[in-house]
Amino acid sequence: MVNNKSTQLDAVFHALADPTRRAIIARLAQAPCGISELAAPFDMTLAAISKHIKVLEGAGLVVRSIEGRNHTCQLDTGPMLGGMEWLRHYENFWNQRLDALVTALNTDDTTA
Amino acid sequence: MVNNKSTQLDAVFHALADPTRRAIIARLAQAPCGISELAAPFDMTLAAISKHIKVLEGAGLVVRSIEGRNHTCQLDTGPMLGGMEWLRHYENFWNQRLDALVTALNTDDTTA
DNA sequence: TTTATTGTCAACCATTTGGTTAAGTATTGC
DNA sequence: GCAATACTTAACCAAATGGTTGACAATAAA
Repeated sequence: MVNNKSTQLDAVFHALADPTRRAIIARLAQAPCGISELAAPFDMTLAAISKHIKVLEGAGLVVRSIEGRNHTCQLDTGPMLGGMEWLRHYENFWNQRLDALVTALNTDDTTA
Repeated sequence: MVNNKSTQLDAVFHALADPTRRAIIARLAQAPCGISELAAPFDMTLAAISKHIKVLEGAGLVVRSIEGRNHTCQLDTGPMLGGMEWLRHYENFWNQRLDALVTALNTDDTTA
């Protein structure tokens, strides 16, 4: 059962280890969005974005709802809308605090 | 300059996306440690652990100090010993909060 | 000086990743 | 019915990952 948690963490961190996917998350943090609209900013095929979204789905970070031919992605589903703000907090946390951490460690590294 | 931050984030998340490396971090959070001692719990060659440690070093999460033939790894360097506790906080954060998030999203997924 | 210990490095291997193109599936609109 | 729209899927590809083995380097101990 530790294994279960572990593999989910693997999936989450792996999902976050790609700048395109982090950008998708950042985009979805503002509002739910269709696939094509999500893909628009990227110099990449729709198929590639489709794959990225599946990775995010696999990690549980993105949920898809299908209406007709339109797939809408959001960072969580209806019953958990409150969690979205929470995720944005983490996104800030990751981008700012972690960056500060890494910078500090690197600076320290040059000092040694 | 966003790119710089981005690639460092890539490195950090990628480093964390492997259970062996997370275990190494958890181990180092308790105390600095030599490579062999670090490798002991794992059913893996020393060379493999050596590679993992280099990944952690590349992400700035682990710093190595060499004394004779012994390489000692720690989660940060001397001038930043205070940061170690900080890192452990993040480790707890990641393992518990993120796991809760993922679990919640997955539960929600089955509900939809 | 010889031997054991600590660890790296290089070469190799199978698998995964991240991208492409091309074709296919639904749905929508004319 | 036919064409456009919104996506997925499959097949492929180069590069990265995560592991192995085996040879090497450097230090410590005998």
